Amino acid sequence: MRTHYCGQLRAEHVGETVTLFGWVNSYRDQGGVIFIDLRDRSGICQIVSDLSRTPQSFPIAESLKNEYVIKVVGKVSQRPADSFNPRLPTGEVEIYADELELLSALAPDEKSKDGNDVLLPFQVSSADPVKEEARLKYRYLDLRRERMSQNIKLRHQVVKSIRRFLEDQEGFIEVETPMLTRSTPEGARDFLVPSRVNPGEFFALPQSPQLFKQLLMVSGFDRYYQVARCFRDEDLRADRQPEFTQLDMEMSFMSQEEILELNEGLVCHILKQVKGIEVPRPFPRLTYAEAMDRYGSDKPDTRYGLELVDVSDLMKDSGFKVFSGAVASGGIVKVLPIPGGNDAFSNVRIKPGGDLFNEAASMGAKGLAYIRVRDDGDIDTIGAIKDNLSEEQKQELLKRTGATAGHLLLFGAGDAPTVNKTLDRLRQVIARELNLIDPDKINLLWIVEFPMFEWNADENRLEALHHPFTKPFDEDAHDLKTARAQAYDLVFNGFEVGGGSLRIYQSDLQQKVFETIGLSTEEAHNKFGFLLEAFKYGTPPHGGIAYGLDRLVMLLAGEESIRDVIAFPKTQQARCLLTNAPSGVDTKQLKELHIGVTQKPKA
RNA sequence: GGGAAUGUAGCUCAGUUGGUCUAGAGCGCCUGUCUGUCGAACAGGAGGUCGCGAGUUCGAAUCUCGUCAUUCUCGCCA
Repeated sequence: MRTHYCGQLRAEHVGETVTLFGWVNSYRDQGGVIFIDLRDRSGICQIVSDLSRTPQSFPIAESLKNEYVIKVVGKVSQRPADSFNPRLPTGEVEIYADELELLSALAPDEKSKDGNDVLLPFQVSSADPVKEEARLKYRYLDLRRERMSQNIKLRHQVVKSIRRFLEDQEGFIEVETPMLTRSTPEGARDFLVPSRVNPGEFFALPQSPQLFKQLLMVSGFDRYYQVARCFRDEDLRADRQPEFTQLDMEMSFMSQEEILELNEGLVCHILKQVKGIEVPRPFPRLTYAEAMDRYGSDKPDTRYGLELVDVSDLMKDSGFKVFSGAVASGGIVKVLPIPGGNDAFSNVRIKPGGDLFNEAASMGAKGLAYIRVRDDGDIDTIGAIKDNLSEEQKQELLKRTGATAGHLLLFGAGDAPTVNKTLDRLRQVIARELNLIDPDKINLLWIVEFPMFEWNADENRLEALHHPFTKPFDEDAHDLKTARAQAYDLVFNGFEVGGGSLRIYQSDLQQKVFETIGLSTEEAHNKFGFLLEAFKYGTPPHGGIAYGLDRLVMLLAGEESIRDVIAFPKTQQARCLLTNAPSGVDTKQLKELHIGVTQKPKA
C-alpha cells in the first residue's frame, strides 16, 4: 500500500519507511550507485540504490529505464549536505530502496534489431516542444508531462473553487440538464443525434443549457448552476472547440447590479484560491457604445492604451475624398495613434502588400491611410492627404489624437463596423509588436448596455445580439429597435470569458421582441413554445450568466489555446487524433437508425 | 468555403542559387565505463520512403502542380 506521494516527502519524514509508486522520470547510473527520479502526480523524489547499502534492489535498479512504472519501499534519509537539490521541493531527502519492483516496463521498439530498444514518441520528462500532432495522438503521454499535468490540475482547482463558492457560500444548486435535446433555431449549427426509436427524427446536442436553466427558474430552484458541456458544430479556433465547457448560472429575483456583484465575488474567489491574486472591486465597466468608440471592440484588451479617436466630424469636409466620402455615406473616420510608431513601422508595411496593410485588408478595409509626425513636429503623409489638410485641421488632429513627435497615426475610413474591426485588429497587432502587453496583468471589465438588436444585412432583418429572451432596460422598452439590453459580458485581457443577461418574463414584452426580429407568433411557438407555455404559470424575474470555462482556465494557465487546458481536445479539422473519431459506422448501425449516407467516409 | 505557415531520424531542427547529400546536428535510444548524481559525464553504435503522388530536369529534400496532415486566420461562431 502506498504511504506517500513522491512530492510530499520532506526532512520531517527522515527515518520513516515509505512505500511509493510512480514512473521513472530520469535515471542516473553512477556505476556502484544508481539514482532514480521517481515521479507521480504530486512531484518528484530521488530514489537511491547502492551496491553496498541496498544490494537486494540493485539488480532491478540496473534494469530500469525512463517511464517504467515501479514500486519502491525504503527509508527516507537526509541527503548529504553537499548534495541537496534546491530545485526540488523534496531535494533535502532521498529514499534508499530496500525493495524495488518493476510493475510495468516499456514495450520494445518494433524496429529494434536486438529487441532491447524502447521507444517513446517523445520525451515525457523534458519540457522541449513537441509538435501538436504527436501530442494529440499520444495525449496520455502529453498529459504526463509537467505542463499539461499542471494545466489539468489547475482546471480542477478552478472548478473546485467555483463549487465551493457557489454551493457553500451562495446557496446555488447544481442541476443536470439533458444532453439529448431538441434542435434550437438561431445561433450555431447543431450536432444531431438520430433516434433509433423514433425513425427520421433527431435529437440535438445542447449549444448551451439556456432554455432549461430558465425553466429551472420557473420551477423555483432560485439559484442554479452547472458545469455544462456544450456543443456547436462550427469551425474551430485556438479558443473554440466543438465541445466546450460552460459554467452556467441562473438566478431569480436579482437585479443586474446584484448579479454582477455576485459574479465579481465569484471571479475574485477563483483568482484568490487558484492564483493567490487579489483583484480590486468593483470591476471597471464600459458601455458597449464606449467600448466600440474607444477600442473598436466589445471585448477590448485594456492592459494597454492605444485608444482610438473618432475624427469623423473633422474630416467630413476634408478635400481627401476617402475621408469625406466615408462620412458622407454614413460612415466614420477613426484614428489609431501610435506613440513611437513613426520609427517602428515603415511605409512598406503600411502600403499595399505590407503586413499591416494586409491585416487591415483582411478585416475588410480598402486602404490604410497614415500620417507620420516628424521630430520637428511637421507631418509626413501621402500628398492627397497633406494637400487637403488645412493648418487648423492639422493642429486639431494632432490635439485630439494627442500626437506628438514620433507618432504614427493610422486611419480607418468607411462603414463603422469595418473601421472598428480594422483598427481593433491593428491595435492588437501593434501592441504585441511594441511589447505594450504586460503578461502578468489581469484586466477584468464588464461590458454593459449592449444594444438589443443588430442589423443582419444578409437576411435583411434585425437580429438579437445576445438572444431573443434578453430583457431591455425598462426606460428603453418603448422603442425596442434602439433599446439597450440588460446584458453584460465579462472581458478578461481581451477575451470574452462570460456573458449573460436578465431575461424577459412577461409574455407581452416577449411577443414584441419576437415581432421586432421578424418572428411570427406561429414560428415563435414552433421554436420556443414550451418555454412560452412555462412562462404562463408564474414566472420569477430571472437572469443569468455563462462562463467559457476553457477560456478562463486558459488565461489563468497562461496558455494561448484552450486545447492546452482540455484533456482530450479535437484538432482544427474537428478530429480526435487519439481515437481517430469521427469515423464511419457499419451499414447495420445506419440501417437501424434509418439513415442513408450520401458521402463515403475517409479511409 | 477563402487566405497563410509548416511537414527532413523517435523528438526539436539545419540543409545556400537544383550538383560529394552516399542527407547532418542536438536530445532521446542501444552497448560500455564510472560509488553522490540530479539537464549526469565520458567512449562507441544503431537509426531516414526528406508527408504522399505526379511533373520539369542529365540530376530534385531543394523547382512546378496536385493531394494529405497540423497550426494561425477571414467567413462562421457568443
